[in-house]
Order: sequence, then C-alpha cells, then structure tokens
Amino acid sequence: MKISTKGRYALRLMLDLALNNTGEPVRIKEISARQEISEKYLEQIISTLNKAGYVKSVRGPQGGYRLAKEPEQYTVGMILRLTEGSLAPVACMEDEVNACGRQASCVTLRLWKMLDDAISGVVDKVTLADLVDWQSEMMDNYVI
Amino acid sequence: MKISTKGRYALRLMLDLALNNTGEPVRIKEISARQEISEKYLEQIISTLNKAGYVKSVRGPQGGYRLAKEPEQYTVGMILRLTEGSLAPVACMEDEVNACGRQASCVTLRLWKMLDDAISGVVDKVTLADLVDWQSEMMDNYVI
DNA sequence: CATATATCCTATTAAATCACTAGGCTTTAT
DNA sequence: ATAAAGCCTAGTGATTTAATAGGATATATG
Repeated sequence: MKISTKGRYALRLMLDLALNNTGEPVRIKEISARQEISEKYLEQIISTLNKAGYVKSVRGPQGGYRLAKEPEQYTVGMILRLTEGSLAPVACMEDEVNACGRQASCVTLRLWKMLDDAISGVVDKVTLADLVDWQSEMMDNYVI
Repeated sequence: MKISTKGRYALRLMLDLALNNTGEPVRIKEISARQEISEKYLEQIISTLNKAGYVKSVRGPQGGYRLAKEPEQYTVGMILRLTEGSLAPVACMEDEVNACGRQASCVTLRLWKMLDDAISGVVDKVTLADLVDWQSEMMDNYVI
C-alpha cells in the first residue's frame, strides 16, 4: 500500500518544473542536482511524462524540458496514475471489466470502492499549482 | 499502491469467522473451502491474528478458531495494519520519528498526510460488523 | 492409553516487482 | 565539426510476494 519512488519522483520532477516555469527549458542535470535523484532514473521517468504529453522536450544544447500546460491543469492523480499505473487499492477495480468471479457476492468490494473514492478524492483535487502554493507558504514561514 | 493478498485474505478470514460466530470453533479447513484459499496460507495468516489476540485458537480434534471479541470491536484498519504492516502511502510517515532529511522542506509531505487521513478515515471507521451487515443486505437482494 | 484431528512453527522457493545503472543513438545550437 | 543535450533499450541486484512443504505439538474421543 505504498506510492513507489517512481511516482514520488515524478511528482517532485513536475513540481521542480513548475517552480522553474520561466519559459526556458530546464535540463535534467539541474533537476537531478536540486532533487538529488540520479539523472539516468529521471530520464526514464520524464520519458513517460513526455510521451503522455505532460512535458515538452527541446533537444540539443540549451535544451531541456518545460511543462506542456499550466500547473493548475495537472492534478496529482494524473501524474501518479501515469507513473504508478493505477491507484486502485485492489486489482479487481482496475479495469472497466471486472474479471473476478466472486464479484457479485463480494462484500469487501464495497469497502474497496469507499477506499478508492477516498484516495481519488484527494489526488484528483490537489493540483501542481497547489503544491507550488504550499511551497511558497513554507518559504514565508522561514523568513520570519 | 495495493492492498496485498495477505491483507485481503485476512479480512475475508475474519469476516468468515464473524459470519460463523456461533461459539463453536471454526476449522481452517472449513474457511479454506468457503473462501477458496489454501489451508497452509490461511494457517500462516491466522497465526498473525492469533498472536495479536484477534482470534482465539482451540487445539486438537474439534478445535479451530473463534473471534476474541465482538465484530463491532474490529475495524478494517486494525486487521489490515496488522497483516500489511502499515497503510501509510509513503515510508516517511510510518514511524513516530521521521528520518527523512528533506522533511522540513518537503511540500509533498502535506499531500501524503492528506492521503493518509483519507485512507484512515475509511478503514478506521468500517468495522467487521459493518461487513457482516453488508453481507446480509446483499443476501436480501438475492431473495426477491 | 492409542489415535486421529487439529493447530503450531520454521524453512524454502518461484515469480514478480522495484529501483536503478549502463551504454549507445539522435538531434541541434554554436 | 563538436559538444551538449535528450532518446531508447537492455540488464541487474535486491527485495517482496504469495505461496508450499514438512514436521512438531496438543488434545478430544474410543
């Protein structure tokens, strides 16, 4: 019942891009240094985000990545589901077609639906822009 | 981000005991047949529940297991946390002492706390007695 | 007391997943 | 032409998962 490093790193990566959303592309090397995550692993993760159209890449020198849309447009759920695969607490809830034979008589299915709703209620509501806001709130506190 | 089979089986096991809560001990063999889970695996899972005092065992012929308390006394969270270890969505939230160095400046921590609260809000509210009720509701629907 | 029936306990294992690392290929600004 | 970036695929060690296996121990019943 854990969010994997892949999902967490993807979130930090997107947040890093949002915080450095100047128009200039951001290099993997910079993100790697700031977030203390290996360049190679970041490369792999950002490739998923790129293929999904969540970020735009610029190749060659002075290249890098930038967000494809505004931070408000990305929910945490979008990012985590893309990189984690699914946030459903049990496999039988993943697809439209539920293959489990016990389904009709499955009491716990109701429980899993409640859990799934609770999880979705959080991740589909919080956006990247919220994370950016929270970040600046924290910075404010440090100033005193 | 999944509940493992161990946790799901533990829940079905406890529900099976609750539905057969006659005072007579219930044998693993019966649970295994009803739930279609191997006896050996059930043995292992119920051993955890037994050590935690969630069930009481009777050894020897005519032996088996029964609930130590009433179904209302068990939340789904108790059972899942015991068998799964923890339901926290990230490792850095598990212990009282949080070892992560980024903690102070960690924006996502706030998100994980929201997620953790949402999950706990469900599993700490639903009891074994609720599952029993839901089960009988379903049975009613089948009668028509 | 003997026996069958149950729980109890520890070890092993095949498969899958996770969290990376490695190395070369392609594009493009200078 | 060159160097700096992203792009792509494969490999790998460690850990976890989901069991199986096999015997030890307790006890109700005849």
